[in-house]
Amino acid sequence: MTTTGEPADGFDTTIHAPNRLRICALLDAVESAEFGTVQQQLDVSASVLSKHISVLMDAGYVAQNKAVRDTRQRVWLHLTETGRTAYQAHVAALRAIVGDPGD
Amino acid sequence: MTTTGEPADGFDTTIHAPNRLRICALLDAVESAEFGTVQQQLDVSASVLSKHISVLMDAGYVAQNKAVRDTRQRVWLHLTETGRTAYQAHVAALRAIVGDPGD
DNA sequence: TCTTCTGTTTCCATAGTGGAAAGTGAAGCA
DNA sequence: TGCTTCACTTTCCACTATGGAAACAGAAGA
Repeated sequence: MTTTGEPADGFDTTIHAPNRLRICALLDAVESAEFGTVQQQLDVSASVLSKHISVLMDAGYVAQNKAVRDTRQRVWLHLTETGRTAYQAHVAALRAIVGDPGD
Repeated sequence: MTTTGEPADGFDTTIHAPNRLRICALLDAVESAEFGTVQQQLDVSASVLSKHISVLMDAGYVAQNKAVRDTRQRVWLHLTETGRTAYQAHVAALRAIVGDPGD
């Protein structure tokens, strides 16, 4: 039995938190994004973003890799396969709750 | 200036909390619902539901009225106009974040 | 009056969230 | 080689949120 602490319907509280939902949505739309870019889009402090990323990484939803741009190392973020699946399941759960358009 | 504490895009943390989102979604779909019915659908304790309803009432999103059914008084819940508007705006904000179907 | 039903409120423990500031590691520069 | 800057990361702290359990309250019956 895999205990995730989440109901079986795909609703995922780890993803549901407002900022993390935005992070996942953002990352779902691209292959990867720079930490700084994500920070700008969310308009949050680096510490807050870093902590949310930690949570998502602990859940196995996000992974990082570092690459140099403009002489400086930067963190690139991307959803893992698990993360993408969980995110899409969560969105499906949200749609199930609020009703799809056309309902 | 009306300070709601929410960003202007319709995203509403009062509504976003998982159980409250479910409550609002449920109430948005009907004219009104009995406390007990909502409790069953959400599968939460009466105290937890009562507290969430309090929060929604404090926000002006939900109102109650009492009516007798089967000899007992029961609480009926419904979204206020403000509540319905806020809920629909929140759903729109969610769609803006996760992307509408067909994007 | 005593009990039951239907919520409501209180008490409590725990987790989530963010801001600020300190810390870390890699570069760049004198 | 030291010093500084940049790009995060971690820690510290305060506050809010959430839920379970139990006490409480009002209406209706026995």
